[in-house]
Amino acid sequence: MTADPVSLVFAALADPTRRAILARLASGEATVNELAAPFPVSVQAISKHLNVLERAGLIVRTREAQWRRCRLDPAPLRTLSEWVDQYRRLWDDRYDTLDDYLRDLKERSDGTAQ
Amino acid sequence: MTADPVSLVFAALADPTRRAILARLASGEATVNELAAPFPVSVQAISKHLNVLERAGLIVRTREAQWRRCRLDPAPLRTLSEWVDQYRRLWDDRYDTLDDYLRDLKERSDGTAQ
DNA sequence: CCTTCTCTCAACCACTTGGTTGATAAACCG
DNA sequence: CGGTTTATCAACCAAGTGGTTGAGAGAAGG
Repeated sequence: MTADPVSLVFAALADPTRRAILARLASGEATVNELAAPFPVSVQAISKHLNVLERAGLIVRTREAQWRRCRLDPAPLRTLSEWVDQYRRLWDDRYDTLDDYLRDLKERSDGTAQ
Repeated sequence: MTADPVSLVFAALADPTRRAILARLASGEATVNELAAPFPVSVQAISKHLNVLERAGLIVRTREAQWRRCRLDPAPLRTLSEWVDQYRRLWDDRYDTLDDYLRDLKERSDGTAQ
């Protein structure tokens, strides 16, 4: 799956089950069983989905006793937001002039290595 | 690949070649051969990538004579940006209070069916 | 100790993906 | 008309994906 980080994040999000898991985790930590409960698939399938999310850096898993708690890590989403916003001038009406666009680009690039 | 539109867009972006094609198209229309030139793969492979981008709604293709010009359609990127921003409160420091967050949620939801 | 609960590992399966090569269609050009 | 350019279609292949079932490891608890 072309191991570059951005591709990993996009690929991880290209599945409704995984996006639903993230939505659930946005409101707090959860165990694997808790995450699997709403879905009509096996716990093993959910475990695989969690592997994908973990490889993409979107969640972190901590073990306590026999439970593995999952927590959402929004850092990759921030990176993604910045990637998408590269194209913002193509649709957004907030850029009235090229100057506005260039000024904003400069602001965004301050300490933000692509 | 689970035909829902959001998944289609994420999946289309989960490939560095396709993202490079979009970056090229951000600076203007291009034909298939022009798009294929920088890549070490066949023109047919690029044609397949363009099919994926078209199904995701990220490009539109118009035919003139023997050329098919490709143009970027940023609308799905806007949708994506809104999707990602659902999680913005989890990382961004611009939300100082819950009130700020809720007020912003209300603004975003005006005419923005999820 | 034995059972139960939680979770992962391993093997397997159908399907998709990203690439190839070869053939074909369509339009221009001499 | 004959050849060249542009792009797609079709068949194929290796590798990956999302699901299954079955087995097993670790910790809690009667």
